[in-house]
Amino acid sequence: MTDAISHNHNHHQCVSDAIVSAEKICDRSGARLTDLRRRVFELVWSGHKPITAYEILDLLKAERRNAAPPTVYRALDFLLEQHLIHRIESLNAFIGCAKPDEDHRGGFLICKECKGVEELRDSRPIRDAIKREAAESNFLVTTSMIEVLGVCANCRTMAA
Amino acid sequence: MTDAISHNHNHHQCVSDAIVSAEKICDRSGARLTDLRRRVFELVWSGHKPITAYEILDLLKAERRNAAPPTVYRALDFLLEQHLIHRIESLNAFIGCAKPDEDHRGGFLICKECKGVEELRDSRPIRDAIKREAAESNFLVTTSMIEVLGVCANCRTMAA
DNA sequence: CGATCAAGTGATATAATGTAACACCGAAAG
DNA sequence: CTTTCGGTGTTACATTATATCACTTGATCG
Repeated sequence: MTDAISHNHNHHQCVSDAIVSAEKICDRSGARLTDLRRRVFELVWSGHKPITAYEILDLLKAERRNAAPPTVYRALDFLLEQHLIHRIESLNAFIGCAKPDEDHRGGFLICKECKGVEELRDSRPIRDAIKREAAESNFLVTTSMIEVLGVCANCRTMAA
Repeated sequence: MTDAISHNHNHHQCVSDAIVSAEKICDRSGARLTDLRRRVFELVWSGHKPITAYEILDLLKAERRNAAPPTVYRALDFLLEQHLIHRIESLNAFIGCAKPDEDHRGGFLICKECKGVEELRDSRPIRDAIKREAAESNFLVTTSMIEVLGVCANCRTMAA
């Protein structure tokens, strides 16, 4: 348990839940969650911090000598398509999707102290506000990226 | 007039307005808008499309043989600090700030057809929604990035 | 069965984006 | 005048991401 968020839950359980959930989703859609893809998925889930493609690559190399950038990026692309992970644009990093069933692109709370990232529980009010503002410009919304930088609950407590 | 947005306004005027405004801001804050910085600012404003650092570099090289990546990035960093330009995270690109006086970080409407970017007229309702959602997690917001992908008014009209 | 076809992966190279570090210069402050 | 500091020049490098072609394997279909 090295990061703040991990104190509060059984991470091992949390990861295996994620894998079970991912398997269900791939079964349903006919997508192939191969060994490689599953392993990359696990590595993304190894913490609640975002992880970069090259960090994943380093971890993967310990197991597969021949891992290379495309190895990782292809797996990440697959996982993104299946909505099993998210990409955090402002960090060039990836994080497991907390609720792959729901159809929305999440919003993220990025803590600048501990570098942890939480997914917004409900981004619909924000998305609705975005739709309204976009409508003012007669702009048709496809997807929105919401990344919020600040200080998480844990780090605020620490500071106080 | 090559891009959709340019049809609707006098771009030359629009750029020179931006420069005048930038000069005022730098005067007031004591920041030095040097030749180089001003030139990079103009290049960012050369279109209403976002422009990447290396596109700026290529343009700059035509005028200054010795321009190098740091030349551009340093100028961009300065302009960002002065809130004279914005960085679009999802594009790794930069765009002139339409209202540098106001104290907020904007939200952006990115058209996937024409690649143009509009700044949201008023992002406060969205920011307020974000603050409310963040508060649910006891998260203290510093800044939020809002980047919306979709189809702009012009391109919707074209399509119809 | 055997041909073939597509998805997945291996392997190499390279492109695109961004930063570190040190040298130099010139204007402002003492 | 000289010291100092912000801005720039210059080189090298780090990080992030993609293109391309070869190979394998399991699915599909005549």
